[in-house]
Amino acid sequence: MISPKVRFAPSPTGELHLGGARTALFNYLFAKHHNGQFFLRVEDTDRERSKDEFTDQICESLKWLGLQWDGEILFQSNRINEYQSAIQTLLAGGNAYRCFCSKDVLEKSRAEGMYQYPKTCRYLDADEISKHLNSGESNVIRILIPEGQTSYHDIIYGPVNVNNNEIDDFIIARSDGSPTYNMAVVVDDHAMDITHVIRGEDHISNTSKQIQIYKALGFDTPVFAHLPMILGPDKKRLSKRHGAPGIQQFKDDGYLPDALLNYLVMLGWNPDSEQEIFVLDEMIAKFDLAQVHKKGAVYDEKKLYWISGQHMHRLGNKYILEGILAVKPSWGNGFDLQYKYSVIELLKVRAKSILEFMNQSDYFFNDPEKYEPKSVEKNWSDNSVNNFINTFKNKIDAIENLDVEIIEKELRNVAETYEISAGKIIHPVRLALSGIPNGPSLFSMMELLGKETCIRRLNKALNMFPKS
RNA sequence: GGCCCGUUCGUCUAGUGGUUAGGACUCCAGGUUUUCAUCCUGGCAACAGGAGUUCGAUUCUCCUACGGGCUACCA
Repeated sequence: MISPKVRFAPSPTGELHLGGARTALFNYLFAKHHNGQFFLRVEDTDRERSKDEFTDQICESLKWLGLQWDGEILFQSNRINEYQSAIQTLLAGGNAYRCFCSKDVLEKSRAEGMYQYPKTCRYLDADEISKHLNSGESNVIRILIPEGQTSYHDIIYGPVNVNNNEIDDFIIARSDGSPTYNMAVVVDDHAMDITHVIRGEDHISNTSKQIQIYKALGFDTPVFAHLPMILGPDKKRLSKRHGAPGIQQFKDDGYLPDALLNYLVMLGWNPDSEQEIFVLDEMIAKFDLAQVHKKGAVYDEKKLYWISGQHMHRLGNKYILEGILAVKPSWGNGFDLQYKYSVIELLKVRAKSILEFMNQSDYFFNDPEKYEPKSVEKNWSDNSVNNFINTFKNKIDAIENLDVEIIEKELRNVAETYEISAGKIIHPVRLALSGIPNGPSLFSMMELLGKETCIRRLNKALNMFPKS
């Protein structure tokens, strides 16, 4: 395939959501897989609803996901002249006509079951048109759909044939002269030299309309591919109604971009293998539109969560650190890089999101302020604990170079001396060092924290517990 | 109303004219572990329904049902 050009074309009337991200991803993967280009176009012809803040938000989300677009962003609002001229061409060529029917009348006939425009103005002669025009009546411009069939081959849907009488003489220019969606899309996709239009299934009926415009304008049509919808638990198209968060929320919730992308790519696409965990580069290498099916897929946060954990477990510490710093730049301030990597190494197997990670890592950087009450009660309820903890502390204190083996050996020795199980010591020590009852191997933890910190925290706990 | 699409465990999916219909998530039960998590083992759980073609249909055809998308001077 000669390097394709694709585009993601959101309208800035809301933040980027899962469906949009998935469409962007599939476009991106297709482009990169074939060494093509991925463009971003902002469809802001609806001036009422479009907001700059949404444009910013969408761009930021795409960047966070790692779906960097090529070249400059194209804004439709800057291209009014191009649309005007195309509309004039259609009008002049007899492929479009002015319509003076009022909105009210049309809405009424629709309510009565006339779903299509009755073509009232299609056959107005020149005199009638100028009469309407002279009286200052507002008008829209509609395309004139000829008899016949509209056919194309969809990469995902296969051959699509639509009888032209199913296609309305739809409006291409509003009464204020501005182009409607279908009009602007065709002009831009042609101008941008887009080779493949990859978008949601909700656009499938727009495609036959747009092909009519391509034909009327004498343009070659791109190849189309329509992606299945992402569904909510009720099988309806996923939306805010389902409480589906925007992409920004996934970032705030501590998901890694690759994990989210990985989840998204598995919705409707199968990699032709049992592999389920992919990083972006692997997705690019393996992605194939032909392996996308038509069935909508229900969004399942549990699986996303699992995939997130898988990424967390197997990703390099460097990558995870970047993810953490993206959410909380101050994480681990004052500690050296190697120390931070060690913390990540110890914690990554038990965290499924960056957020959980940060929630569990504080004690590596700060002495605990609080001790979980339940754990205190269970593991440090009486004075006898102080005895052997103190003994253990002194043993540790006497050792020159602490490492995992020697810490474990000493602890088990103390347990033996007192004729208690190792757990009786491990749990209160863990509590003293971290304030919480769970976490990585105590011995590894101690080695990383270092002797000084361990002793300090043990002393603090020895003074505090048991609570009388 | 019309046009289009879909239907395999609860969810994401594999699969074949003859299979014990496979995997993953979830859930449950064990095991490993100082704890939590991980990890390992096992378990529950599906071909929407009806006709037809066929020696044989989950697989091919048709119909029905159900679900979805579109049907704006929104995109």
